[in-house]
Amino acid sequence: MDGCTARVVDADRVATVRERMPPADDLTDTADVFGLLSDPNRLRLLVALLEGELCVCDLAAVTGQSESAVSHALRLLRAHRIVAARRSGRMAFYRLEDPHVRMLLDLALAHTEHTEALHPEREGST
Amino acid sequence: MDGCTARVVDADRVATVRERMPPADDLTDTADVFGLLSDPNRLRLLVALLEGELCVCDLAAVTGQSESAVSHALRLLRAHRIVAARRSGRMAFYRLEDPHVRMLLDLALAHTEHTEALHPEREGST
DNA sequence: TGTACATATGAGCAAGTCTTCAGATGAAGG
DNA sequence: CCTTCATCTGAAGACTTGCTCATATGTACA
Repeated sequence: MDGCTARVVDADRVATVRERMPPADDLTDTADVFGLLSDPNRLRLLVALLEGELCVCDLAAVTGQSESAVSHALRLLRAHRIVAARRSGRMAFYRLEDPHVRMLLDLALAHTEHTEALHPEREGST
Repeated sequence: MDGCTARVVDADRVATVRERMPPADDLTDTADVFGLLSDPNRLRLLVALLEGELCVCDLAAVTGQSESAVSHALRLLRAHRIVAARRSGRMAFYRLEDPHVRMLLDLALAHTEHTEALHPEREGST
């Protein structure tokens, strides 16, 4: 579980920080959740669901994606228990199930609104 | 800016949700931030920096990555102003610069700790 | 000036991701 | 039973990512 890859400057800090580092599983899990939020289309889907449930075709209309793409995305989100489906006849109504993700979305969106003017960085470059 | 891809069930809801949807730029931006947090190694790096600044080689030691990989990752994070470097001689000390990201990390980690036993989902399936 | 060291960078490759297309599933209604 | 409709699924292709290896930059110090 160790393996000092290279030399170290502040060995104590390194040891301390390593101890406090969450277990690998937790980190993987967390990274995974962030990954699910990292696609604009999936994000749009989840934002749409913040207000309440919607069926697949309405989600497609709201987010401007094909129904197939939406279905694929929802399947992924469903597998991670981030959304849940309610079936009514041949339609499927999806809702945001994960309160944790809801918080992350709220926090993130709140900040984006405030940061509008503060993002002069246009990617790339040094 | 429209383009009703398919039929719609609840036209009013669709219209309302569409209006409340944040602008595409904001969503892209937000998805981008989540994307930066979606890699376990980058996440490890940022978690390590929650406690204070560290130099590149110590970050490599803490996170178990090669110094080159760390440098590449830091460059990305730097380009998005999520971390910042302080140079001292030939060493570079990085710190977490973005308070918004810090909040997201805190929130996410707090929840992962509480959810340890609640994640029986092992991906894939269905 | 020349060597040693810490970090930065670029090219290239192996994996992973997202979308589309075609077809499957299963409910509703005649 | 047969058709229609909403959704789901699988496979394939274009694109994106993150790593490693080799090399560049630039500081420190003899």
